[in-house]
Amino acid sequence: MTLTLEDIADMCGVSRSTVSRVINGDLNVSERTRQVVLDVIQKYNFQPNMAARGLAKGHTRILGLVIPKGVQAIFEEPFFAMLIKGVSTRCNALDYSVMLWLAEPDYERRMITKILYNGLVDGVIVASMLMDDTIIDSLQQSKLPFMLIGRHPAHSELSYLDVDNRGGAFQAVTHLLRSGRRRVATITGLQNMIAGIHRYQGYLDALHERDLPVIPELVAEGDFTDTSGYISMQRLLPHKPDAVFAASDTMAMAAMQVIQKYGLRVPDDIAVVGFDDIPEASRITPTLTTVRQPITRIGAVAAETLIDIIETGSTLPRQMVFPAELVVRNSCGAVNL
Amino acid sequence: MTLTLEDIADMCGVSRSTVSRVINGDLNVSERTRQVVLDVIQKYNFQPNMAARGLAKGHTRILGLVIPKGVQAIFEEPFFAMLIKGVSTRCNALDYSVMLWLAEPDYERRMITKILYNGLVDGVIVASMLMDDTIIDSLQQSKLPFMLIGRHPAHSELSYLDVDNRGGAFQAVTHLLRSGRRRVATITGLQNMIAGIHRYQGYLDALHERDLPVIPELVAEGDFTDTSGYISMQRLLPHKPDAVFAASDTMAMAAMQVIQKYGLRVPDDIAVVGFDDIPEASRITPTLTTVRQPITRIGAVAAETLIDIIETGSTLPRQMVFPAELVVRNSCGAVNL
DNA sequence: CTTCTCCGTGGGAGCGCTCCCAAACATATA
DNA sequence: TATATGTTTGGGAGCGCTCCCACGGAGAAG
Repeated sequence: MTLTLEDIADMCGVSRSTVSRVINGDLNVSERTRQVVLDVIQKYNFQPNMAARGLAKGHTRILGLVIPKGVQAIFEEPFFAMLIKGVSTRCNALDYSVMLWLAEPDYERRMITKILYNGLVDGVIVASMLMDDTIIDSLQQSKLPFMLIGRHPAHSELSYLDVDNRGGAFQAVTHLLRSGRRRVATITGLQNMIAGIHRYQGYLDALHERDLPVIPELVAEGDFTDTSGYISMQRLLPHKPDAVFAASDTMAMAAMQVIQKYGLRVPDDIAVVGFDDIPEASRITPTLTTVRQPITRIGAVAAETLIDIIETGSTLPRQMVFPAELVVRNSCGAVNL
Repeated sequence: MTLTLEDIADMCGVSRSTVSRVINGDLNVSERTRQVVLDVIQKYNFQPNMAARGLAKGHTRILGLVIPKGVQAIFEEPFFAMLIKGVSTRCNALDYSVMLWLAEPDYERRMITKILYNGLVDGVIVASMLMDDTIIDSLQQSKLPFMLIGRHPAHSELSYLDVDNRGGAFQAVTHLLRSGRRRVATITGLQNMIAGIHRYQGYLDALHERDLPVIPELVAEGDFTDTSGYISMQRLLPHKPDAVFAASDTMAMAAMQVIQKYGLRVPDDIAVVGFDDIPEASRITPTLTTVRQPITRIGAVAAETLIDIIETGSTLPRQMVFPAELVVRNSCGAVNL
């Protein structure tokens, strides 16, 4: 049987209230008593029961992290691992625990309800980038504090953290343009994900800034995956691009394969730039120029901001956009610019 | 304010006991009453408070998943993402939730104590492959049910799930040998991780089976990472291997880079085989022959077995070893064998 | 018509904690 | 000495649920 507060109290010859006080750092305890209690707690490795505490206090110091499974494709990439790492590390540092839910699309609605109303978590971080996500609605109805990773297009009044996908793409394409490329193609990401949309807009921005026309044949719609990178690049090739900006490294790498298969060289014939900076980007030949996002940091800030919202009870939305950084390597053919 | 059992009871004109009964599927409720209660629950989206239930029942239907941060290097690889996915999916299907802890090395001890004694979780899955892990000891002292991913060398009486690393490595090296390679080198993994040790033993097994000598110059100790793959391969090259078995795909890919940098060809001059089957293994050129482990499945089985242990209260250890599968691609130069 | 079951239901007790009020004691002030 | 003030401590109530015992009524058996 595991010990209770009362057991410890008996051993110390004090009341459970006093033990509770020393555990919770209440100042109104004499130094002598505190020491006695602390020793016994130490000795028996006592930990107060979380369920009981949660019930009595009305909060649990647990954060929910919800990752929609719909975005399965991304699961192979380090995105979620890094996000989880960021959230978890910061939570632990602030003495919170994290509850993880990979929301299955079909059960999603039922599951979300369960999460939101059973009082298990004090707040939720939702890593959803889908446009049509119903989670948001449920979230708003419940009064649980929550934080979105990736802004939601229709709800600018919510708290979110996001990467400047548009700015990152803009930088990438601008870099290509400044190094003299004139027929810059793009392989876009899914256009029902904010990230996909924004990266495409960054591409457009860069062209517009230099008054260059958007050539429809040089735009191929992908979905972030390997396969779509292959197909898109094959579709692009006949239109003689001299550079390609892909909305994910995975697609960029697939594109490079296609280019090389057709006897062309990267970057000499066609420059390639990706997005994400996955680990292999720096390992392949030629190394891939890409746009890096501070995902772990975003996870950490999400956790810390949500905890602040919970503890201060503040209701005004927190919004932050993190800069994306262009990492210039060899695949763009313009290291020093 | 969120609703309580009693509120629902009032609305239905019954007692809280009756509401509790219908929620918990007790048979002793008349069909009429059940319907009334069910309707009200539905209407208000009522969910019983988990903390209260946990306190009253003595268990929480929450599983802990502990991943030591010490094995940071692996975090870039899909291993943990897939493990998490497997665990999470199966847990959710069985109506359990999962609590995730990335155990920081320094706080590890304190944190583990907290997890084990605060009654938050009904059991723990520990993804630890380190030899000298103190977690195991703490785990045994507490009486919490737990499950290890990766067997522990010193504690064969515990419950664990593991991949047949040794057999997988054996298959890989044997394949190389059967295709006529005679100077098969290896880049090992960390020798304080079970997986690293077993994969190296598999290499030795394959040589022994054919009465081939172990040539010390053809064995380089790596640590699973990119960098160590580079260094090791450079060290190996002067000793003229005609094949390399690397204990991770990441190292295998680094080795291929080195080989190519020195003007040699894969697989013609040197065949390469990796371990893990990370996504990029099938994307690089030449595609990488490697050993695949069913990680997601292992996560799922771990969850389901642990839940069974919890619910049956059974105390005898459950142990399972999953086969690793050789995936033959181009880097070994022997697709059809 | 009475007695015995059995089914459906209500309510008390208790899970282990926190919070609050009051008691007990010590110290300072009139 | 009497009163006010402050510090330390104890114990009751309550968080929202489950579990168990007991009670009333319907039907079966005597």
